[in-house]
Amino acid sequence: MSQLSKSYEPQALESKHYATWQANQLYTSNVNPDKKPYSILMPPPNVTGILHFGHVLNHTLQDIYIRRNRMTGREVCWFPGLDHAGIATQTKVEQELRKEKLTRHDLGREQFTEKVWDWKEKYGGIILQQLRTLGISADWSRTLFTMDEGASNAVREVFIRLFDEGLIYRGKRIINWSPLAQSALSDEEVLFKEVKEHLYTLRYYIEGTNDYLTLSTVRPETIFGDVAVAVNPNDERYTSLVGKNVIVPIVGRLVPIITDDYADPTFGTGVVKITPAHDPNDFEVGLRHNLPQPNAINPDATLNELAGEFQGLDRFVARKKVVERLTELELIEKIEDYTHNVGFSERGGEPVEPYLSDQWFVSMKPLAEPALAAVMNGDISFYPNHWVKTYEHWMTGIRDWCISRQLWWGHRIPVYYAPDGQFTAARSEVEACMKLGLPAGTSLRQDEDVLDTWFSSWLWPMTTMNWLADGKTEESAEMSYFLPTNLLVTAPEIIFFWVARMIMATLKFKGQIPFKNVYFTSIVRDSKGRKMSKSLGNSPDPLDIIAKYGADAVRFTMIYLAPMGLDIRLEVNEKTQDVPSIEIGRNFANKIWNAGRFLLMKQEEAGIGKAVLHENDYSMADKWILSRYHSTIQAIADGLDNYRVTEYSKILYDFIWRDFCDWYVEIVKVQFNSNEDPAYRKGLASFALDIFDGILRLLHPVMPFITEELWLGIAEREDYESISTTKAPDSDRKLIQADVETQFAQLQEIVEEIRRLRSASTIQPQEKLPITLSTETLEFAAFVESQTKIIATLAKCSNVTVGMQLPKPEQSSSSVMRGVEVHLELAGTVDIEKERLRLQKECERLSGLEKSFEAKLNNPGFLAKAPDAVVSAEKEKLVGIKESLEKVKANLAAL
RNA sequence: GGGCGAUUAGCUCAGUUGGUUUAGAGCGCCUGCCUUACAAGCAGGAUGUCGGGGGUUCAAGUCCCUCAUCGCCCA
Repeated sequence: MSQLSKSYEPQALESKHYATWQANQLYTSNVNPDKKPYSILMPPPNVTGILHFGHVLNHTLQDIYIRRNRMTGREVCWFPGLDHAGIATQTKVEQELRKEKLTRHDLGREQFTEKVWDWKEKYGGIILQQLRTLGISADWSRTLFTMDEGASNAVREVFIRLFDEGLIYRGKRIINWSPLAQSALSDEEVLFKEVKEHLYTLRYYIEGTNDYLTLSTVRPETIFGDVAVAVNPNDERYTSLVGKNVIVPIVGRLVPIITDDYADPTFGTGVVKITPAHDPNDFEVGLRHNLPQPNAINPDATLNELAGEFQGLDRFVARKKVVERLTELELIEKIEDYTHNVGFSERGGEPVEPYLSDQWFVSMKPLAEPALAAVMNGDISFYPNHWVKTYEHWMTGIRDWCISRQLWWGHRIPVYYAPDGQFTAARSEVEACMKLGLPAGTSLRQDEDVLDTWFSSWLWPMTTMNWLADGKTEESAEMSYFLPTNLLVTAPEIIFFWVARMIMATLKFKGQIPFKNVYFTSIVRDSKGRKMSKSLGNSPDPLDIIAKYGADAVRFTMIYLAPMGLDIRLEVNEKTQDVPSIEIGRNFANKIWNAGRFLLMKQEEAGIGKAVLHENDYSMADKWILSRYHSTIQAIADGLDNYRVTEYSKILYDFIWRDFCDWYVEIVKVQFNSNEDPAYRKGLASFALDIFDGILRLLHPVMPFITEELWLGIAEREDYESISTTKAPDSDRKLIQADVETQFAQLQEIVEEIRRLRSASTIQPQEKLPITLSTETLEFAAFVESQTKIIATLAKCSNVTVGMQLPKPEQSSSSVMRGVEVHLELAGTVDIEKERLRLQKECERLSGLEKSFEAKLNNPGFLAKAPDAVVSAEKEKLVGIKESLEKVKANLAAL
């Protein structure tokens, strides 16, 4: 430690300490009944994921709470893991295959799945490696992958239970179909975007007449699936036509005119075509009227044989061609510009196709009710709280969850079909036969589809704790100890996908909430407010930024800049792919580094070895820094308890930089130089280092590396010791002394006022000048007298004269403060005009204040209604202002 | 269309239940300093009709209403 480099160089020390923490297994946790548990579930990143700034923020927040609670003596466990990310991962591997001109069908299911596993072993989980550079203290020994055997057993078991209970069912519905993935998607995987398209008004001739109805549609290519046209039952314009048939254009098919409330008389002509297989609303209409459901579109979104000559065309190409043909046939009344919302696949980005197919669903209502209650009654708290409303809104309008995916990568649906079409969910073919009452050995077919990825991640609070890992064990030691977990930190984007469903599942299967608090993080944007993304080129690689500034600097800056509940803006230099604001954290780290160096130098100067500074020897400044230190400890605890994490970082930043470094360390120099006693010097160095030690422990949760390095360096430590397993300092309220803080503030004001006077008179920094301090009272004079060494050093005075009501020295620049006048003696160099102007300005300021206070105190309403304490405080202020004004006027006159 | 949030210095943001000598910090800007821990630093300075309007109150950046702009979520 003695050879600390002059400036902070994070690179080597960060990797060194992380390796040590890992080697010493500091962050593995055990069920320990002697300690209170504290746990966090890490949102499992996708196997395909790579580190971005959202992860940096999210994991830093989690690590802060994990490290902080570890330092308050709790048994802490941070459960990490990885998500298999069905569609995303399968797509990645299919892309690889495409390079060899192969599709997954060329390989077959088994071989393809093996390929995905290979890929996962090779590239998957890179992000977990990357997260280590951030310094996070997860219990890596517990890393769980959602496709691991234990987790898969739980998924299968849960499916079977819900199936047996009737909460999982199979149904033919309109679902969101991704033509790219050729799979169903859940409602949550669809993003709506406004799109400019056209509204086509078409003519449908009425059977046997030359009359026609006109109706509007944005999707003329779906006419091949038309089975009716509907009008509103109250729409008198069409009453006479109801029951007649119209001729579907091009197709020539006859379809009936029906009445249904779904038809909106105010939209277009009030007539709407009904295409049950291609629109969720039409589907409902079709059910009400017992209409057929012809499907005109293939899984890849080309038109099928129903489209006749248009068969095989992509839906958007087909639209153009159909419109051309309709134009030729003079069946288009008009084409208007039309802006509306279209759903896009969250993954592939292509427009989703409403598609009629057989899928598996979870009945959500019975699960949602208790899950909603847990949040509404406060068992689970959200930070920021306003997300409760969003949660409530979704939960009360909840719709069934489509969980089947037409993919190969994922948990295969444990449903078996008998040759006669019966089916059941079971652990094996044998069991399925039993459940279906079929003779053993009957050949069954397992459902081809897999489950939505979120069907495994909603069990995360339980599977991470080995629930049903063998398919049987209901209660694990971990579960009874760590559940409910204490905190979940996640992006608000997945509140429905994941947070809500975890609450449902854990309540359903364990009768417990999964976590007590949920912290929704900010979204990281660039300085123009755009979400950071690779494709925009506005998202530098956090690993590069960490390499440049250090993980501590990145962590600190992100926390310092991220307001709770609001987006965080990071300035990005797109050319250099730099994030210059990380300098905030880097400069702060450098400051701490150098404060540490300085204190060590002082300790060496005083002589190695610990000594105690006796309380009787505490200076006012010593008491002050102790007081500030203990209020800081308190404020930090309050901030963290209320999830005001930015506040935590700002309190430390200000305390360390302003109070400790700018003032206290400067005063330590004065105290050190003015007392030769070796025992005192040793004691003072120890005293300052003790506070610094506490500062490091307070800071450790957000800056783990530099605090470890300095903490190991400032005292003799054993090999196995780490700051991360020490206790955080506790606040001692007795040491928080308001009167000392007030006194110190007065000292600061005097020093600053002298500096201001010097600066106003453009005095060279190295030039020392005599000062006269004239106080109002003897008591205050005595106090100032006791601090003259500090004043002289910090404000560069050659001599400090203190006394009660001293006359203003000749040739001086003066300033009136509360309780004291400051005269900077300028010996012939005083610029009378400048001084007069300055004092006149001060006169004006004080007169203005005087007026406003007088107005306030002359207001009968104020006197009658404001609390007495406020009135008397304002009266005192006015007296002070008047006094100051008199003195400034006198100084002006004396010029 | 419904809901949520934001609007304070050139930029990024603090401002906890209404009342600190008439709004704070960091960055940027200006002036002066390589003062033996730190130039990734130190000292000093300038900069604001707290988005507009209305209201409640003795007192509003803070509470209420309304409008505007921006963002997010849901349909």
